Amino acid sequence: MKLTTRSEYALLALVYLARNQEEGFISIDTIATAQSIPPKFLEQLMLALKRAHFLRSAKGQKGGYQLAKQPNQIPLADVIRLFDGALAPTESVSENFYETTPIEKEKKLTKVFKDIRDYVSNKLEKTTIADIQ
Amino acid sequence: MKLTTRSEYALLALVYLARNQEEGFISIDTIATAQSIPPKFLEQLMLALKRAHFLRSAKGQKGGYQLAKQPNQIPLADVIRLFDGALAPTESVSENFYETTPIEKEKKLTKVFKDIRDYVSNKLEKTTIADIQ
DNA sequence: CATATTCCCTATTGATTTAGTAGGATTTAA
DNA sequence: TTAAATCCTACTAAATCAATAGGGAATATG
Repeated sequence: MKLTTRSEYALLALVYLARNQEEGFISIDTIATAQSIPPKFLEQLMLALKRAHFLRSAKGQKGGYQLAKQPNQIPLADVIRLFDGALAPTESVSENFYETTPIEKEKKLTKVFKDIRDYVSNKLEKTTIADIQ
Repeated sequence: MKLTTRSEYALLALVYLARNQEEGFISIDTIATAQSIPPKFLEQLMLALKRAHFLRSAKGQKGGYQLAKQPNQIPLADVIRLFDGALAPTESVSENFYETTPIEKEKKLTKVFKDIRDYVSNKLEKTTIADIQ
């Protein structure tokens, strides 16, 4: 797994919304300014987060976004998978994004990378937005 | 860290050389055929491995490559860093390839990724070519 | 009702990275 | 002398990444 800026920005936006849950809907521009994210770039990420049911939105004046789940119901793993794909270091050892890769037939080698996959996956599944809030 | 095919091929080549240490120098074409690697692509990788002192070479007929270190002196970490850079999931938590990234100011978040970096780094430092031979 | 504000959605772009290919130069064993 | 091998750099096609652009649709407010 390699974090892209997409994932990083998405996590920053979610943390911001979690910290300001009582504020109702919050606009992209507000989040973008607070977290130093290019607004039109953030817009794409928010849309993806909404389609994945992490967020709710409202249009028009007083509109914006808010969390659709409690922060402790949003594991980092889900957010990162949405933007960056596999948590595993190579796709031949990924459960969710399996593809064949050159090392596949080397069993001792794949074992090493599966161990890494398991640690990363477990860590990011059990850490939620609430934990980093 | 995301493994590229470069790293994967390099590891396959090193494992092959480790398994055939008594053979003397082995040519790129032999390795490429045995491990299903495009030969001219492998050539670049071998050159990089040689420059990084993992391999020795001999030119001309009967030439080729051999390990310049014992397999147990070649940690996977070194090979992967050579081709793919940081082992950490994002460079703001990397010790060897530090760069600033968006999440940097969120301490709880960076802690999570440092834990991952530590696990991956430790795992790949202590696993050597001898272990996967 | 008009308008400003906000989300919705897709296309485009420029830079970088990735995965190779090409080909000539050099060395050496037979 | 020649065939086999490494050495070295340039090139390329495709994909990915990080944004930017701009028009459409909904809605609160005056």
